[in-house]
Amino acid sequence: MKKFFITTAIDYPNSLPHVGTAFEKIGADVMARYKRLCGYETCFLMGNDEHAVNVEKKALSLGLDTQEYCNKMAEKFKAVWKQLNVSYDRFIQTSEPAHIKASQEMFLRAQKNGDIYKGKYKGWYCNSCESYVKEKDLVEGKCPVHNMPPAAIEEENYFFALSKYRDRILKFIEENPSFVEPEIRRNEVLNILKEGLEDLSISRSNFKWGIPVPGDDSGHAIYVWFDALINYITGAGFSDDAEKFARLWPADVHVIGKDITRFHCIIWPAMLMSAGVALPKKVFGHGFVYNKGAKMSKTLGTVVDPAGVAEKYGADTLRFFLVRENPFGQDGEFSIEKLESRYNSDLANDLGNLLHRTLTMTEKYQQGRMARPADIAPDAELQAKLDAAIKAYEPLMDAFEFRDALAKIWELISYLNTYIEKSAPWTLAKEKKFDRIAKVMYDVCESLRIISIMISPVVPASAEKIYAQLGLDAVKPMKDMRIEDIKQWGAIPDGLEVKKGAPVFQRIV
RNA sequence: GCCGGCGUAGCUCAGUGGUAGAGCAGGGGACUCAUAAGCCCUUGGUCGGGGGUUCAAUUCCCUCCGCCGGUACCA
Repeated sequence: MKKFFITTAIDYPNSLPHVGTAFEKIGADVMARYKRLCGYETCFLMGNDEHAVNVEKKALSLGLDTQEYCNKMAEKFKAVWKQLNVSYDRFIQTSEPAHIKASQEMFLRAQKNGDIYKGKYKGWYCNSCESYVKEKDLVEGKCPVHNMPPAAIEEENYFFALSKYRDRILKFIEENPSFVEPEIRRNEVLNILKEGLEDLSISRSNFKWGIPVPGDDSGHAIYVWFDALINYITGAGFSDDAEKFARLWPADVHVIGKDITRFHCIIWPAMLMSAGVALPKKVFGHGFVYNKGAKMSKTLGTVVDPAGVAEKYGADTLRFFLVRENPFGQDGEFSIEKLESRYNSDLANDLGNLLHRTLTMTEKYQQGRMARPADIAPDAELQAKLDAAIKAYEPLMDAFEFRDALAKIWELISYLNTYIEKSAPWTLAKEKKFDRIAKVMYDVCESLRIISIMISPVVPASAEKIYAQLGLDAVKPMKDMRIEDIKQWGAIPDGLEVKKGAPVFQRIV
């Protein structure tokens, strides 16, 4: 069986996910669900990145044991993802034993390969922050939080010989145009590589909360991002399930935020090369979701809680809005006004009402049963719209162009409303042309069957409702639907009884 | 500073060397199966400013303005 291994970035559990984080998980989930639809054995990995100073600080501030705090947060994260219908297969915590083992193994492999050495790390240390302050964050040479000049500190750390891999990575990325997507991210990576690379410090001394550097008793811990990247192979079974690892690795795609492109496209490949592990096939850097033009941030008060939105509007509404409104590779905008507007126009008015009016007419004009027409082929114009949506679907979905795939589907939906209008079954009824009505109803219901399958990766719960109202549960469960089913016209059997229920998408007033 | 992207109708965006398109919003109309939804028609833009190449530029080149991203220890 073909496999598909997809990952998202792991998150710092010092606060709960916001809509921007949800954008990433939902985008990846749409891909995972789509690949399952295509018949792939799909593994969708996500998790939390726990070995961070901020996480430890947060735990301490709450008077909790760090591990205990992380475990609680992991449950909370999982609850949010479940609420958003994010269908992950494996949720990793970087504090778990398998990951500690994998990280140490990676460190040892790099060391064995001669890529790890001790060197001096120089940084600006703020005594009040009790941490290093990034040079670019300094304001007039002072710590922006405490307005104090930080101390220049030198620390002996382990370094990773990243510079050694520059040529190989550059060559790899030049030869594999689809390794980094979208294009803009690839260009940035190529630029960075052309400017040259320096080695990286990958440990910190005196960390209690972290993975100990193997074979070092001086209190060094592996620096957070080095162990964070390794989560991808841990999740695939690197340290605890060789068979699984052989099956899943290399990852088909790492879905990440555009801000961490460098880690995934340069450092991570170098680590893997050093350890003799295959490189992932693709890294996709998605855009950010803004709130009224501003980045979502706690301090600005612009954070939107995805669980709250899902609670009020339903997970599918949030999922649909994010995917329909924003190209996955580019930045987008979130607002409740836009969400409501998109919901009403696309879901309630166009799709929901189309289903509802069709089922009502089926009940009214043909006793709620479908009649399979003798001439099964749809009218030429409908056929053309169907072909356009179906042909565009797979290439667009495969390329993370979910927005455009949906746009094509909505062109079809829009046409179906026009088709009903042109056919005017209510007039046909007065003229007693019931064969023609049956044909129109069949065409529309068949189209809706196909549409329900095509939109199921984006709005899984609603797609099932549509499928069920069409009465198709009686034929085959929706979970058994595969991509082939969208190409097969005429699957609705003669005499199938529709199961009209409450409107699937009730208008927001 | 350097590299890259963007600036097109109220909003979100598409687009081409031959004097601009879609969706939403706004306005009007006919209908009634439907969630006052759907359908049809329609208002609306000197395509950021300036210059150049060309018979012709929104589309190519230069320049200016504005916004954004990258420019290593930020997941």
